[in-house]
Amino acid sequence: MRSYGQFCALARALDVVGDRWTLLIIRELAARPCRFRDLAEGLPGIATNLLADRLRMLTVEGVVEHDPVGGTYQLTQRGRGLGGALKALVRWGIPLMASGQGTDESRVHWLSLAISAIFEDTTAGEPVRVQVVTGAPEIEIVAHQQGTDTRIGNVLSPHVILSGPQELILGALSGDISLESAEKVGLVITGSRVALRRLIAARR
Amino acid sequence: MRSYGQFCALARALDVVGDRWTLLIIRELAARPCRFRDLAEGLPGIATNLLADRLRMLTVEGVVEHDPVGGTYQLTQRGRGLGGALKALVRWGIPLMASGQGTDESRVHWLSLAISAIFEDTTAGEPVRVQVVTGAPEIEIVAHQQGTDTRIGNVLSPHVILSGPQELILGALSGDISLESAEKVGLVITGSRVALRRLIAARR
DNA sequence: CTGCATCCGCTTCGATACTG
DNA sequence: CAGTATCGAAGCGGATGCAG
Repeated sequence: MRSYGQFCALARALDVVGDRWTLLIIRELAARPCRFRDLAEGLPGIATNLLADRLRMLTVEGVVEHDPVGGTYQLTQRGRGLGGALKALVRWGIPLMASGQGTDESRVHWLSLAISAIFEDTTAGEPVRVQVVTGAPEIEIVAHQQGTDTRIGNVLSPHVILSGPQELILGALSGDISLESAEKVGLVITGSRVALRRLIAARR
Repeated sequence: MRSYGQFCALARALDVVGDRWTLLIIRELAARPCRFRDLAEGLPGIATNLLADRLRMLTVEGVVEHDPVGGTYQLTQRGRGLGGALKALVRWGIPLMASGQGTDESRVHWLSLAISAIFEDTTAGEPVRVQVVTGAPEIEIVAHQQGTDTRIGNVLSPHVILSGPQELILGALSGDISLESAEKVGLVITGSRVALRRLIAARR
């Protein structure tokens, strides 16, 4: 991409990460170190030459580094600094999921990212453990006094299990739709609704 | 831009605001309502057809609305929701300003945006008033107990006046370079260094 | 088989000229 | 002033090739 030629922090940031696909590559690497094929798998639709180009540019810019031993790419410290911008964009994008999946591709770790953005900085005096089921693998949400952890895996003895279409799970967790209306159109809640409501109410 | 075809909040957000120029248009509108030529003036290098295309798309997406009376474009509520993502990207981009302006274009309100991102959520028990001078118009920073206001204008009786190259002002205010080294290469500090240090230390 | 590079048709961008 | 029209250049997407 050509530089915008503007002496502006936003324009300079976009000179580095504003290209098509670039922030999605960073999304993948924010979840875990990846090999080239992991990235290609997590970025359905990208041309492999473009992926190689972007990785080269991000490496030059100090956002990504390549580990020659494991053959993986990972974010540098500077790259991890994009986490806040990533989360903010994810939060803004969540309402855009409400229209449903359609023919779009789907990955569990994308859903996990969205949930973790919803519950960023959320604390709960009484711990809440939630299991989210949308096909394997599953996602666990654990809210406690220090914060909320969202990860792929099976939580031990969850207070509540959510299953159903992703847009309903996200809509309910983000507070955009009520539990009642979500359940009417396909959300299944198993276990303690009280715990679930506490989690949703604690969100900030 | 083609959709990424991914059922992911980030990808859906980028389907809307990930095109080239789009976030820069939102940057302009975040500062003030703009007429078409204001936007063109604040987006040096954009082709007018592209600007028209983007405004149309952003209007359809509910991010921007056109006021037929004043002939201005402005952000909708939904568009203002991008403020957090914008600020996060600006913060990340500030170190990229350190290399200096070169042949890039410059606008005072871009600098003001960067400064406001630096002092987002910064509070000061004892108020601090700072004037930034990099050619007219000037920027005022006022930190107080409730937060910090950054705007274009002249502050009344500032505790300290900063002038010099933008990258030094930003480097000093963001804490990336010390006041001493900034002064050695061209930053001019007039007034109370103590007040300035208090402001910089209060930054979060 | 992984990790790219090359090629090519197509879309988007950039610059400028033009119009209501 | 506020865009639209046009056209060459650059970037993207998809298929394929090929080296380690």
